[in-house]
Amino acid sequence: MPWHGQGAYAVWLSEIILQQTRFEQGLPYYLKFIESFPSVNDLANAPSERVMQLWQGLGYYSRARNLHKAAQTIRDEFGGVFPNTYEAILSLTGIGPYSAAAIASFAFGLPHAVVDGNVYRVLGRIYGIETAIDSTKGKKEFQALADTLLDPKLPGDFNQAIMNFGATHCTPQQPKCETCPFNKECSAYLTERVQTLPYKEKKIKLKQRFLHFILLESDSHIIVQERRGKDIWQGLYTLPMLELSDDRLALDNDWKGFFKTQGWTGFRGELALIGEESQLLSHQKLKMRFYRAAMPDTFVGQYGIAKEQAASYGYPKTIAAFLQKKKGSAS
DNA sequence: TAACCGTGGCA
DNA sequence: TTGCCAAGGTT
Repeated sequence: MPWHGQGAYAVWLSEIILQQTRFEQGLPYYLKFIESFPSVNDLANAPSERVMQLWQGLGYYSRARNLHKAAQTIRDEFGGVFPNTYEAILSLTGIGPYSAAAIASFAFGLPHAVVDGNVYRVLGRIYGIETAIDSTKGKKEFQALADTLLDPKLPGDFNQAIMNFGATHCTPQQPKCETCPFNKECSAYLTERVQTLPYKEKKIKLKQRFLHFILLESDSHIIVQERRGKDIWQGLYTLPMLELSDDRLALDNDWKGFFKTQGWTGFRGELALIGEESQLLSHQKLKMRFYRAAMPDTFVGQYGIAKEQAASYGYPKTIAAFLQKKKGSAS
C-alpha cells in the first residue's frame, strides 16, 4: 500500500477514503489528496471547496467534511502533530472504533484490534458465533474476541492479515473453504453454516405487495393471463391481476379501471371476495385476494379459454392451489 | 437504536 | 437488469 510506512497522516487519509469503498475506487483519490495536501496542516489550511472538489465522485461526502474538520482540530489542538493514543485518535470527528484501531495499530503499533466487515465474517464463521453483528451485544462480543486474539507484538500485521484473509479467502459469497487453512476447525464450515454466518439481526426489508386476482369463469371457460415483463412469475400464468399500493379490498371502481386497461367492455356482473392468501418470496411479501364474477357471455369467445386448456399451463404455487381448491369445491 | 449517507462492481 | 453490499460513522 502506498501509505505504508508514510506516517499516521497518510494512514488516516487512506482509512477515511477506503471506508465503505473498494481499494481500486479509492486509490486514485488517496493519490490526489496526498499530492495536494502532503501534510495534515496543508489539509487543515486548504479551503473547504478545494477539499470537496477533490472528493467529488467518491460519495459519502460527510467523510470529506469530517476529514477537513479533524485536520483543523489536529492543527489547532494537537500542534499539527497527529495524536498517538487510541483515545485521542478516536476523539477526532469521522473516526470511529474501526478507524481508530486501524490507525493506532498501523501507524503507532498500538495493540488495538480492528473489527470491520471482514473481521465479523472471519471470526463469526471460525468461532460459529450466532450473536447478531449489528446488535450492541454482538459488537462488544466480536471486539472482545478480536482483542483477545490480537498479537500485541505485531498488532498492525495481525489486523492487516485478518482483514486481508476476509477480503480474499473468507469472502461473503463463495468463500474458498476447500483450500482454507481453518477448514479443519472452522465451526461454520464443519456445521454447514458458512452461508448463514455472520448473522445479522436486521432482516432484509421485504417489499409488501397487495395483489388481487379475479376468477372470471363460465361453466366451460376461464380467463388466465401470462406473466410478462421483469416482475415475479415471469412466463407463468395467473388469473387476471390487479395490484393496489395499500392494504384494502379492490372496489368496483378499481376493477372497472382494470377492465378498461385490459380492453374488456360489457362487464356488468357482481364481484365477490372469495379468498385470501399470503405468500413469502425472497424479497417480497405478497397479500393475495381472490374475487369471483360470472363471465359475461360476450367474454367467453373473446377472452376465455377452455378450462381443459387452462389446466395445461403453469401457475405460481398459490394460484395453482387456489384453482385446485376451487375445482374441488365446485365438483 | 435506527435512519441516513454515495458510488461502483458484481452475480 | 436489478439489487446486494463493500476497509463505518454520525445524528
